[in-house]
Amino acid sequence: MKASDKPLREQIYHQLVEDIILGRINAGEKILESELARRFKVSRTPVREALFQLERDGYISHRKNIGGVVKKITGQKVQEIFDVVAQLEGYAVEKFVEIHRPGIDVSPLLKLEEQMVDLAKKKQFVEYQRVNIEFHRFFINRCENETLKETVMNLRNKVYKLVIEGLSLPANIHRYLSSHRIIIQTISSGNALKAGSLMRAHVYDSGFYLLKEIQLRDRVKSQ
Amino acid sequence: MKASDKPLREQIYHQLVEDIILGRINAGEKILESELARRFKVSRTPVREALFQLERDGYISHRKNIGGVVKKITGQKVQEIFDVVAQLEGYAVEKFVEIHRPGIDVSPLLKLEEQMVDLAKKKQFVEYQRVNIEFHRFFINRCENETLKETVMNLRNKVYKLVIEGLSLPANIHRYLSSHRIIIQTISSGNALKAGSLMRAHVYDSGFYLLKEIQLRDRVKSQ
DNA sequence: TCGTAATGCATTGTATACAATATTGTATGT
DNA sequence: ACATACAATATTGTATACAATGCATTACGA
Repeated sequence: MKASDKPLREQIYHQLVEDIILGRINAGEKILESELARRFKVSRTPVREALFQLERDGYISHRKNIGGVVKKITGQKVQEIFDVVAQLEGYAVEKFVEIHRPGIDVSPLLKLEEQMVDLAKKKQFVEYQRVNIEFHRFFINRCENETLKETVMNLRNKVYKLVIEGLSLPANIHRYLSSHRIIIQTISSGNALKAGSLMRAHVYDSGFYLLKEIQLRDRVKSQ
Repeated sequence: MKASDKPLREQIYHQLVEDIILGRINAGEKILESELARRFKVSRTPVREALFQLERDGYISHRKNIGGVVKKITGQKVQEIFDVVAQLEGYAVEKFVEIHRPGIDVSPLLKLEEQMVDLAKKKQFVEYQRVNIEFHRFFINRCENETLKETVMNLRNKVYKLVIEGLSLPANIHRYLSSHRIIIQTISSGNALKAGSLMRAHVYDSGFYLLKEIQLRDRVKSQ
């Protein structure tokens, strides 16, 4: 954890964000400064500084003289996030089409779609989701609004683990694939508003079914 | 700066955020840990911790062994923020109408509108903007999406000072007031989608003219 | 005079020491 | 057995000391 010009707190911050987003540190797990300091072989100071940023990001909460925990995301929160992301990704598609038409080259999108169809057939859901996320990032990366991009990324990171688990995929994957196809077609036709609406509906839809699956799983688990 | 159960870093953080948002600390101004430590009569430790959060929020940037500066917001950034806020406030209005209809009580909105008309007449632009911000907060506070609320508030805070200065008001205030009236009417009629669209257009519009005035002012100043 | 190296200073980065406090366990009285 | 007070412990909060480093200034040589 030495041998870099970046401050330790940044290295630790990025490591911890990754650990939490990918679920290597589970929600509800306790977080102690001294423990992390031992793990990273540094003093508590840079660890604390990293933890405060995680708290500001909403990944952990922590109380005086007690310690911190990785926040567990609630169903309510998942719904809220997908609602907001749906609006913003819809808008991103709208802007993307407006900026790049006429003659939008949708071949990169078709390529991603092809991969997803393939992975869906093979039931490789984790890999499918990775490509799916790439599909969604395509627009926020190309709508020329860095603020929008950051906002969406921060929100999506909070549900990243849930999405990758792909709970809602088996039952809905064909509908998702069909949505993608129609979105690509509409983009290709240059109809910005319609493409945006379709993306809004698609993201909202996927959030809705993910939430249903989470609630189902949690109900089963608590029995 | 003592005599509170909250940690010093939080008190300092909130104080500094306020100072920056309200423009008591100006963009471009240098920020030194030791200087702030003296000002707050504490050690550098809690000051540093507050500063890192400000950096994560995008209010300051800071480089090793040199110090930090309050970030100057660019025209590009202003545009990006208003684009995103327009989408989200539009959506908030949509949700608000859906949640509360039929029989939405728009009397609080009418009251705010009345105040704005009055303040516009008296050319009390700062006070006008305070009420205007209250008008806009009305919806994000009542659309039952805390994530959306936080997202919008964080973005709006970054342009707060510019908005309060009300640069674009004299030339556009009557159009703004008229937009408000129409939005309230549409909300009252229960047409969620239309009300949302109107709000999107209104926020976008106000951002557009604010940006124009900023660019005008900056061009004059640099001559 | 000009360019370059050396040196000092200002500032942040990190470690450590100590203070404050919430929780937990323990003892004590009834 | 139970409640309450007290003590021990674990943990974060804050201050301080020291290290590392970028920048400016100065000294020096050609």
